[in-house]
Amino acid sequence: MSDVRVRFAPSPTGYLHIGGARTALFNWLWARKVGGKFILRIEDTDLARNTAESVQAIFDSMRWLGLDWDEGPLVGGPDGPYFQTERLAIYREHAERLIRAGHAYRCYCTKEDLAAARAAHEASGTRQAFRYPGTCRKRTDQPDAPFVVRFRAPTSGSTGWVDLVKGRIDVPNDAQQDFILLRSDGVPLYNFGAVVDDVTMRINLVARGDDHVVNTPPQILIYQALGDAVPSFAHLPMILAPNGEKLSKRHASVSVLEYADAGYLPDAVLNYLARLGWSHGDQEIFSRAELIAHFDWARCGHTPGKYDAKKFLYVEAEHLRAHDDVTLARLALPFLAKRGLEVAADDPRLPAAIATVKTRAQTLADVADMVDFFFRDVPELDAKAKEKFLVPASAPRLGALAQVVSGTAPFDRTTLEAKVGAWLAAESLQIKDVAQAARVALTGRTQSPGLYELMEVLGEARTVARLEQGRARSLGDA
RNA sequence: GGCCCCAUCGUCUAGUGGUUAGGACAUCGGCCUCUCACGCCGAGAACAGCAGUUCAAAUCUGCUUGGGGUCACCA
Repeated sequence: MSDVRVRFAPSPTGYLHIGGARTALFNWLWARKVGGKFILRIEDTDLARNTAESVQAIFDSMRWLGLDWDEGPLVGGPDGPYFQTERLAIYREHAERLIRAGHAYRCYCTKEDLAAARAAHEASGTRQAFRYPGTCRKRTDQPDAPFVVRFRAPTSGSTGWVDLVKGRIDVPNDAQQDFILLRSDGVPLYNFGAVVDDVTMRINLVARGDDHVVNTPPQILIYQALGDAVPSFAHLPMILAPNGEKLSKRHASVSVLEYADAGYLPDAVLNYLARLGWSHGDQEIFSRAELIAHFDWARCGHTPGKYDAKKFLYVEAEHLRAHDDVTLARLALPFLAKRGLEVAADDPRLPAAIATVKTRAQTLADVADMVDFFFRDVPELDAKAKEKFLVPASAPRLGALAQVVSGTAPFDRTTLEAKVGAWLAAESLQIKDVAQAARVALTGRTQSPGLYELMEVLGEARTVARLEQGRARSLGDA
């Protein structure tokens, strides 16, 4: 056990994407490694973009990935509520405290005032960024008008911290402005809401994406004004699209749930995400337990990583093959069902069929596609395959093969291979001469597992029937 | 543009002053082979540039260049 408290605080404005998932993962790994607590908090203060479906997508994604949270929505905890919109009174109270202490003030400037100031600033042709001019900074009256609460930011000195992954970072305070803490409707802006929540939820390590390093100085200023301990920070490099742009839907599947639908294994997703920006020597494939055992902030890279679909698929395939056939059968069931194949959960042919395609499939969706023909009464016949291999010349050989194979006992791959081998020798034929026609007859396709394992899993009755049917089709029947 | 961060094969990375700069994915050959995969063997492929420190620099320093982030009553 340790007193480490980390959190993942997504905004429900879309689906949980892989960048967010990686942030969640690293926090979770650290909590699990050191025996700390992993807290989930929903930052839903953007009333306009926030949706209930997104909240659900976050829960579903986290659960699918197996990133369980110790405190947060659904599970509760001592520092709730865990939705920011349910914590408005807490923010207001903290804002009042800052005003009383002189660290913040009410600002009555309207959006129009600000827009005009901004326009004037830009018209002046300066290269400096626009900053709030401080109109209400020294104001003493309290008009009966809407106001926002602004932070009284220092104008000299600098604010810095030792980032757990990036090292020492210092930012001059004159880069700050009197940023807004509370909007006129009482809803906090990101920096204030996050800090108040992190303080009240006793978060002592904040790990998030690199895009938040600019938020860190103002947040530290708030911690100090509040008189609370500043937590440790860890900023993780971003995940970029292959072309170096910010990763978006245009470049790849970015939603975690899309990977679930595509038949990826959650552990594979975690493995790929972890290795993008973190390393442990030369090791590429990690189980969940290994990730937890080896994860360390110091081993995180400093360079933004580009998303690589091929490597992702490779990692996925490695994880798929690491599972035993029975487990894979259970996992593949929903994908079989999606293809209209009703296979009983305990059908012994399923693990056997899966064993034959394990080295050929990468995802569970592949598995379902590849074992499809085992479970259909009549395999779907590929038109090109039929045209090329189920030709009249194949008919006698398919017929003969059906007879040769018929009655083989035990009906297993080694016995079948021996028996067929003897027949081929007697006929002065080579397996090449019959293999493709037989494959098409048995599976409907030109690519499949080996013939004998196919026959074994199919069983004698189906094997013979399909070979006979192939013979008939070769002659142009049916 | 201001501020901040970053820089090793195409990509993810190992490397913390002395290495033939290693691994993985991808790519290209070859082997295996009833197809497709798997597997195995092999090849090409990188320290952004320029100064400096040092006996010695991918490793330390500076500059340049390039890339990224961010500049809201979004998060």
